[in-house]
Amino acid sequence: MNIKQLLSEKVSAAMVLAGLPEGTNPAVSLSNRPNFGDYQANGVMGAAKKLKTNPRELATKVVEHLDLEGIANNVELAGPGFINIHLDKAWLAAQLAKTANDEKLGVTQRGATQENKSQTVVVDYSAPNLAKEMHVGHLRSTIIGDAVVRTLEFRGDKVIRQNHMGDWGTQFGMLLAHLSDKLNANEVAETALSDLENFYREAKVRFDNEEGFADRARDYVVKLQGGDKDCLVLWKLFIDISIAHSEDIYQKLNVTLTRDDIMGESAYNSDLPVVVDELMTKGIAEVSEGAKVVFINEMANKDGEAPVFIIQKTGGGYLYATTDLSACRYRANELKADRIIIFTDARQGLHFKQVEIVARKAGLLPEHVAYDHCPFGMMMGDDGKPFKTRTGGTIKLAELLDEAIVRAKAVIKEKNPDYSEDQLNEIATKVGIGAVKFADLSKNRTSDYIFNWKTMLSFEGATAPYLQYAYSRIQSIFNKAQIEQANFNAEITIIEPQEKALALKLLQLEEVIDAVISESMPNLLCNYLYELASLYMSFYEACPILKEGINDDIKQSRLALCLNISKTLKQGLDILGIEVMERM
RNA sequence: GGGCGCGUAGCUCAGCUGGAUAGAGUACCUGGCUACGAACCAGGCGGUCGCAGGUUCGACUCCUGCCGCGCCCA
Repeated sequence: MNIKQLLSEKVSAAMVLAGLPEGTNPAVSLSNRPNFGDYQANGVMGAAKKLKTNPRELATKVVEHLDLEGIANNVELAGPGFINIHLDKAWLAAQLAKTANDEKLGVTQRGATQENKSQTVVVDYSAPNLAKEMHVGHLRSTIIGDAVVRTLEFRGDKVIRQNHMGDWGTQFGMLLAHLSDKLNANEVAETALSDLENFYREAKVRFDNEEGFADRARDYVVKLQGGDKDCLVLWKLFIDISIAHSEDIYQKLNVTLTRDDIMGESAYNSDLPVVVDELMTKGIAEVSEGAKVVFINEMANKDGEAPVFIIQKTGGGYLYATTDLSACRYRANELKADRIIIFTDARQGLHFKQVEIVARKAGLLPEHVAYDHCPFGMMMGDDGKPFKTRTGGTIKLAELLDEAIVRAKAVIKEKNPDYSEDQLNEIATKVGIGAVKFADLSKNRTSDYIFNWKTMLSFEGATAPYLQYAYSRIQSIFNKAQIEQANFNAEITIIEPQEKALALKLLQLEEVIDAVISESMPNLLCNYLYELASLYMSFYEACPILKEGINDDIKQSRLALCLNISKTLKQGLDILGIEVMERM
């Protein structure tokens, strides 16, 4: 069900009948004011400008031809040519009834029809550096990516997750040398690597200060790249333990990534020389100062100087650029992607722009495959300055999540002193993790954002607990009424304005889902769910359900509305990777 | 120096292909629990949308030039 789409079609048809050319944009959007109706069509004014006619007269003609019989109970012309559409309550109720028993809540599935094909979408997200522990800077990519993945799957697309982990590179020489020494001193690998941050710091200190250690580290790099067996065993050990750290985080974060989704940088190693050869053969790359490079003429400046894109260094080493080119081909050819989405921070914008240009030119990425680099801003400290990843001050993701749970537990305990320790822990986990995720997911800005414990872990206002609370309240009502939700069904009659607002909001889920997919912006879903919950809270105050003296038909109708809201909240939050609970 | 992004209420942020009186949360103030759960609700306060031009019936939105901040490339 997509009301906006339906109305757009209706208005378009009326525009054609009124003499406007096919394809004129009806510009249907939500009305921003109740007395302007539920939706408004603003396309007439733009069309009138092009035709140099009177917009008001043209709008009158369009309204005459506009057939919204049964859908709208009032269509009015306002201002210079706005068409305000007031939807009919009975029609809204009828649409809701259709979605009542649909597990997809009335959201039409891609792939269901010929013209509505499902896509294969490769989503590259999270991608932590395995040399270190995940820190707060990894939060955005991980949870935004996961939310988009779940949205795509909900809509019926085929998603292939790709965790492009940083499991290769020169820093591993230093780490392996250090690990080797620890093992020789009879330390157990798991113990030695229990704190990766510490381990990295130790190795770095030795690298900078200890006589001969840097040379050994470089030696390890050479051996590793040369495929030395003992060295690879050591590397594998390190990687495995580091991945386990990430898995803990994913589980705690309720993120769907698993080991099977890992396609680290190292996976492309054998293909890198092939890619370079191919670019050389095709004449796209050339040798410049000993390195193999691509001059990107498409991005040349005013003086005709093209940026240099290095794919192989003078010494023969490869770079991120080479790996990312190889990944393009793998995803397009092997994974058969229709669309590739990459979630990284905004600093890599230029890099991915260049990768795309080169990959397209080299035929590694066919035209029909969409390549979307979706950037987001950096995490800043309270002082507005960026977090420094190397010089300390970094907050480990694991610590942030634990802190969130501890804080949530304190709040829950205060409000519900009777919960057992187990109940407390379970609820605190859902509330705390949900709060952290929602605080981040609800922000759209691609610019930097300020990290603040207080706002991140706030449980009041537009937060995850608010949505979870709304859900729990509904469960509470059904429990009190002793009604099984699974088999409950009743006719919805819309009477109060709060009920109409809720019905309308519920029917807009598909519009929101589609917007999340096309823009890769889960914050749109966050806004939607908050608005839904907020409308529910108002409804809750204004429209009693179980109180004495409530007519039974009205009671049943309101319960049916509650059930619909409950399902939508649960499903919507699930897409965001946030859990709900019966009681909180 | 070149490129990208950002400047909206005290603070954190929304604002959809240009639309009608720029919206939330928070903070602050006023009301509401012997009540279907007050992690809530109702209301109030708070804005020259960085500045200046331009495009037009209409600009937070598009264009140009400045100012400030951040990042990337050299």
